[in-house]
Amino acid sequence: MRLTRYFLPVLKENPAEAQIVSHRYMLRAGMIKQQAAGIYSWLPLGYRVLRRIEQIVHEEQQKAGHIPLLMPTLQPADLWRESGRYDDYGEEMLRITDRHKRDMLYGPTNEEMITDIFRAHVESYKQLPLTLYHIQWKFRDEVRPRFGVMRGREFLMKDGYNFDLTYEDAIHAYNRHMVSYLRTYERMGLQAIPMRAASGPIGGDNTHEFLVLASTGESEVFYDSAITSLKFGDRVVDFDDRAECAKIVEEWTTPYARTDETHDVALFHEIPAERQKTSRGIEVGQIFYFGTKYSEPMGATVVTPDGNRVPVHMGSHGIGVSRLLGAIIEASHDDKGIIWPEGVTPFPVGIVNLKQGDGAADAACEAIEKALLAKGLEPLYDDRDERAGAKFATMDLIGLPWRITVGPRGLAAGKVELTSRRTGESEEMSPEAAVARIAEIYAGV
RNA sequence: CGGAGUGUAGCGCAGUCUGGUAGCGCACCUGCUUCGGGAGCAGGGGGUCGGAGGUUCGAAUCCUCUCACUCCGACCA
Repeated sequence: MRLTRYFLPVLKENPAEAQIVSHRYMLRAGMIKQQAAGIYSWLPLGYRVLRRIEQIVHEEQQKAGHIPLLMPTLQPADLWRESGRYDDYGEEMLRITDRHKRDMLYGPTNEEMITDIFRAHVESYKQLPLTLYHIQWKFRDEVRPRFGVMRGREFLMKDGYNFDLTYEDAIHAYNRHMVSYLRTYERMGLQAIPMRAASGPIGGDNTHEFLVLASTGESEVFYDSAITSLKFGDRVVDFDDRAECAKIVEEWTTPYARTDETHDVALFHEIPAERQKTSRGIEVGQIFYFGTKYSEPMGATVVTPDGNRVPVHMGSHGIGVSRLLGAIIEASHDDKGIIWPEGVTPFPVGIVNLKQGDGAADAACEAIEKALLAKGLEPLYDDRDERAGAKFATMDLIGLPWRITVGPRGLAAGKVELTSRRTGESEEMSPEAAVARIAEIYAGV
């Protein structure tokens, strides 16, 4: 992508309303524009990252055997009257009346609707287990939206729902979700720690929240520092293998890690003192097992092998997709701007032409762009007629993890410069070598 | 929902107390110079001052009402 043909409205100064670093950088990097309290337009750069994150979530869900579908944002109130939540949910639910005076709502979550789909089409235990999910916009009319996309009213969320015959099956679904979430966050360059949590209005007994440690987090968390050295890595998982999933879950849930809601001081102090850590955390996901809470009142039942009809065991599992952008930036930035992990970066690499209009520099940049595109990597080529400093500042702000700098001086010696955004370290090499290096880096992402 | 603030050009702000033709920096446009870490000079364009009503010869400025947004706290993916 040529920057002169792109739409990247970067700001030099900090917008007054943005208090935390992720919000500031998202506004300054031209990723989002606020339209109302807690409601944002996603500008091209932000949209690219959002789609990347969504993509990773989709891939990891489907690896775990979960099936995508798409439910609407608007839902009929009657479904929610069945579960009893229409009255329970309170002011956070945005209620709408259509022209026929029917009560509607903008979905804050989808347990009722997915249960309705299930009960309409599933009759037998033979159709189980089943896990359906979607990535869709939600609306929760927060009293006080803040921190940009971290606490918006409208937000993009992956929510998945498992339907199982027995408690044991449902617990395997729970474990499967935990494993898939661990992989998902790690691919995004995040360390999200599963912590025992309280269940809240969704209900249920078994629940973990995934928290990213960051000083701007809204939750206070307590953990054993041993958990932060756990890595999922590139291990291959058979998601149908119950013992394997359970073992991984055990690995991640044995070290103490809890939010303030479930914190147990006595247990916490059993950890060696030097490993007792307190921090703030950003909640980026949550998994629940809630049994028959919805299936029973809403009649989501299946016929068992012995001919009885029983309500299915369910759980729900959410990842805050739009919030993740904020969380990633909170966890990965410096005083110059964002530092995207390779997994979610909007562009894999930036090309900076130090002397736009110089025949050799222009030709070299174009050749590098073409070579990268041929490898399926789309660079952002800063072809503006700007000074070097301005181009560097823009690249640093928008946080592309790699930068290829091309100038007449280096070209005279057949060299360009490859710079890591994270370390700031540069290395001179031929254009071909730089392209090869970028391809190598992204081969494993 | 309790408390505190803010709305003036795309962004950051001054001007409001003490009413008198709406300003500054950045950004934008034109020209010249400059060119490896947000350049310099010269010229230029852009705002019915959140909205409505009122007071006044005259309102960004005073009064009333209203809308929006932000921050702190309590609540939440």
